Amino acid sequence: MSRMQDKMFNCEKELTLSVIGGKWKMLILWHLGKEGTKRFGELKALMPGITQRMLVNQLRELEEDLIVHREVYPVVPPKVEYSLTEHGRSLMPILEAMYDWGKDYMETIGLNPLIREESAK
Amino acid sequence: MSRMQDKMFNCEKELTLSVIGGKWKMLILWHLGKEGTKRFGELKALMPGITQRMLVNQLRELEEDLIVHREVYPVVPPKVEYSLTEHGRSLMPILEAMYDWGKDYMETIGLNPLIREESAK
DNA sequence: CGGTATCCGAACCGATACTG
DNA sequence: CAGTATCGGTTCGGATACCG
Repeated sequence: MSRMQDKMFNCEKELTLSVIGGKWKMLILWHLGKEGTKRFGELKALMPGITQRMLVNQLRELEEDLIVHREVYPVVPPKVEYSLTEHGRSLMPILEAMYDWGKDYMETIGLNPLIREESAK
Repeated sequence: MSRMQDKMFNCEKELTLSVIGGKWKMLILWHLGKEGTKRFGELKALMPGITQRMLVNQLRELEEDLIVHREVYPVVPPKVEYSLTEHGRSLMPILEAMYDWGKDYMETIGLNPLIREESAK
């Protein structure tokens, strides 16, 4: 059933990391969490640089982990909408905390911000 | 100076992830945060399964990111102690949140806990 | 005791082409 | 529009041996 079934974790934190840790997952969750339901193409447009392959891939994993809900409308041309599940929504405080920490870290370290897209808080 | 200088991030969250996202980093931070300063060998003993190579590697990156402080005592045999910096300590609330979320997720999903080591909360 | 150095397989991920 | 399929490069991380 789950992606997680064959993995080994040293601690529950690592389970959480394995849910949100994919290359584009946090960004996907952020958009769905802040702006609500999105179509596949809308998500793609919101994430410059992502390939179709990776977007599908990351969404499928999030769906399998019960973080994202996928709603397929039987129309032509196809229409598919993605939204956060209750589990997904419960991740948002962690993402917020990571956003805040990263922002503060960048400032105090004096790191040159190579941020491509400034996600609206 | 920083590991981060040549990386590209879409959002500050990804910077945070890149600091804590290494295979063993959260576990290292957890031990240093909960139990305080540790010697290299103590850390190794606390993490069954980690290789010397990986422990050194992860500690070096955390040190470069100013998350962990490395104190070398000029004695024979060598003695090296690791501890959290202020930046490192400020990560603990995030790790706690990830621990709690993972624990709850595991329970509600009914995931078979393949947790190797139950870190004391 | 606390490291380095080297090798190598596995996983990750980007580019590209094709499809119902 | 929303995918799949295939290929190949890069990175990650485990095993092992050696060192001051």
